[in-house]
Amino acid sequence: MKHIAESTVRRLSRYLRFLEDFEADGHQTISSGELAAQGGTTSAQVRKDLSFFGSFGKRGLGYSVSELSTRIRAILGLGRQWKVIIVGAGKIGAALAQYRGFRERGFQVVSVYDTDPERVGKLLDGVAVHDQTELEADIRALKPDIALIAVPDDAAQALVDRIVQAGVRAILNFAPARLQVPSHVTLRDVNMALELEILSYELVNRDG
Amino acid sequence: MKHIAESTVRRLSRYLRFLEDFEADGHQTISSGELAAQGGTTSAQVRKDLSFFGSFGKRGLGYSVSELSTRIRAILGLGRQWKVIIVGAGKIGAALAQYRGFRERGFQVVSVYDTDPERVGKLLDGVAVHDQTELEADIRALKPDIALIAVPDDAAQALVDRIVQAGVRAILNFAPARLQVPSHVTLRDVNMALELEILSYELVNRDG
DNA sequence: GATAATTTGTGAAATCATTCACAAGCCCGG
DNA sequence: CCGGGCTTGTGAATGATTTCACAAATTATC
Repeated sequence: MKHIAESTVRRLSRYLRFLEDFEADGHQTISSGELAAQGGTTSAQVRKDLSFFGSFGKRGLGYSVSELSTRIRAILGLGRQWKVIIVGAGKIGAALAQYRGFRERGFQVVSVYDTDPERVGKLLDGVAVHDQTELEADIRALKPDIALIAVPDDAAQALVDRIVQAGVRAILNFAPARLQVPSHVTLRDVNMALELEILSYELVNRDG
Repeated sequence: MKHIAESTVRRLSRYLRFLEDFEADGHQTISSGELAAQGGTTSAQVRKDLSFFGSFGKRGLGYSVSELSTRIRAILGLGRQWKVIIVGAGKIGAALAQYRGFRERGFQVVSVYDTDPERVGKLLDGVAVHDQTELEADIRALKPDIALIAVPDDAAQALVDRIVQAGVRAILNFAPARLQVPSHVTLRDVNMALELEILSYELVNRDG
């Protein structure tokens, strides 16, 4: 298939969230315009986004809410449970381990790792913190799909190398470091200080 | 000035981080190619990004590391301290309040708010959690520049309305809700479940 | 001081993403 | 079963961003 822009995938995820609410409200169908109003975009954009994956609507009527939800869920790969490990049980790692939004969307935190003996053995929302030396054995046994990195930035690359070596193919990195991964591994960064810097730029450069 | 793409601002922030490391290592000058290699982009992209703001380099030589740092810091508005409040002292809010990366980059957390009496009065890294009823008075007194929203999604819009009304002009939202703000306010979203969904998409649709 | 080796700054070209605009399809009322 | 009213799906047009490619400027070398 032709390459799909990240912005398109991002919007699909937003459409899905709204479709679920809309379905819970008992609605049967929805038009691209209604979906657009919610997603902060245009009806043409909604239709174009969906058109990359097929044609799911009925002319004159719109989209079946339940069918479209199902289709988008399939496109995003959300028809299943994904197993997630979290490396680093500091403030950020612990908050992520206990974040409700993940489980609700099918991401199950199966294990957490740290090096600090104070933290190892603790439970975070029912999931035990393990010693980082157990990473490789656990990855081979549990076969997690995704690893979240929440360690200090100078420790991040070495850990990512171990995790990739052990077979994880998707990483979400919260450390403010530029990590290298082989091309078969997908890496995404969440950098909160950088988001604040963009706000800073906007505050200084907007209007006057 | 012509509108600058967000992707450009994002890259400038990355260049700056590397320039600071590079300066600490004692280097005097740097070429667009060296900067590009680190930032995961191309030398032409680096030069184009900088060209929107002026011409800071010397042909044949490159850029003065310290001058370029200073220039980018000025462009991003990082020559000063920004005051930040955090609304919501749950897991995410508390982790953000204690996150080192913010202060290091000039973002000072001046106050945290919650409704839960269990949390009000506690100290998070030296900053007290206040009752949410004090928001308006505090904003008028402290004049924070940026608000971080870390409350449940069904509480987020009402709080943002109050914060905007009280005069805050930049918001970083961690709640998985689509918030409305007037056009003079800048809003950015950080949605961690959405980042995982993009990884999910990649895992399902990459190669085979 | 002339020449070779670099590296910037920037129009032009290419690529990528969004918006437009409209034919085609579908529902509904009569 | 026909015509009016909607709404989709999609090429074409526009707009935005990235990459190319090269003249101009500077340093290093002999």
